[in-house]
Amino acid sequence: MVPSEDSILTNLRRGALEYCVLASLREGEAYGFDIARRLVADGVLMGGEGTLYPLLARLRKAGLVSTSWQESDAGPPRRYYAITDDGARALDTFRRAWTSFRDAVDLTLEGPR
Amino acid sequence: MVPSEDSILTNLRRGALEYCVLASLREGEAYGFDIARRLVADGVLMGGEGTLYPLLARLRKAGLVSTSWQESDAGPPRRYYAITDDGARALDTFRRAWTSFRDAVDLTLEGPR
DNA sequence: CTGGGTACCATGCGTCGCATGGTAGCAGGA
DNA sequence: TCCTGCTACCATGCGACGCATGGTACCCAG
Repeated sequence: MVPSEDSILTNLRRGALEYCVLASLREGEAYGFDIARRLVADGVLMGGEGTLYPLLARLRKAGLVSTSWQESDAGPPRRYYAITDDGARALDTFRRAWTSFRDAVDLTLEGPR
Repeated sequence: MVPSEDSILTNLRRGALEYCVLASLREGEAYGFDIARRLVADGVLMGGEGTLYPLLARLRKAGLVSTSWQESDAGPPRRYYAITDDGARALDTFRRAWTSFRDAVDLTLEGPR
């Protein structure tokens, strides 16, 4: 009856995960498998690869990231992702929405005492 | 191309809204229309009634709230919702998931500088 | 030449917020 | 009386997104 912490996290990720990936690209371009390793590692933001590639495809279609193929020393070629100007603007918009949402949830959880 | 702040909020609400309603019931039982007024008022946590009643039905089916009909002085009878012990436990679980998720997002957004 | 690691992608499912619209009781004014 | 409007509840269908699953292809070690 009472949901597990994992299923709760699954729902919370909705809509935020996308922008966390965008934010992680501010430091410079990266390729999918590497992003997956980083975000899966903390166990909170992402569950597995199956989530990442459709997400990156959406970002690309929306023009929020640009991509380029690069050869790899070991293994198949990699598709590198870089944030675009539109992506940076979207990230700013998200940051505003996130802070107000986060504060509203925190306030509701703490209660008016 | 760049999504609106509203559509971002719509996705963020996923999974959190449910527990915000639960949290608002800690102060005592309440009926649907009143909960809706409160949560719609701040414009961040909920969009409209259409969201609330299916949500309350889910909470009831999951046993996280109990309900009772009470007559009203003015207007139709009201269905009052009260949080159950299972509901309180679920709320605790959510609070743990939320804080770790919130911190992970905040960290990603701020970046490692 | 075969196993395992790297790297990418497609498909289908379930859930949940939301838009929309509908039912019903009561009050007050024309 | 009738009718407009508020209160209060509920059902239905859609769309988006995270995820599970599985598949392809490249390269190196043994």
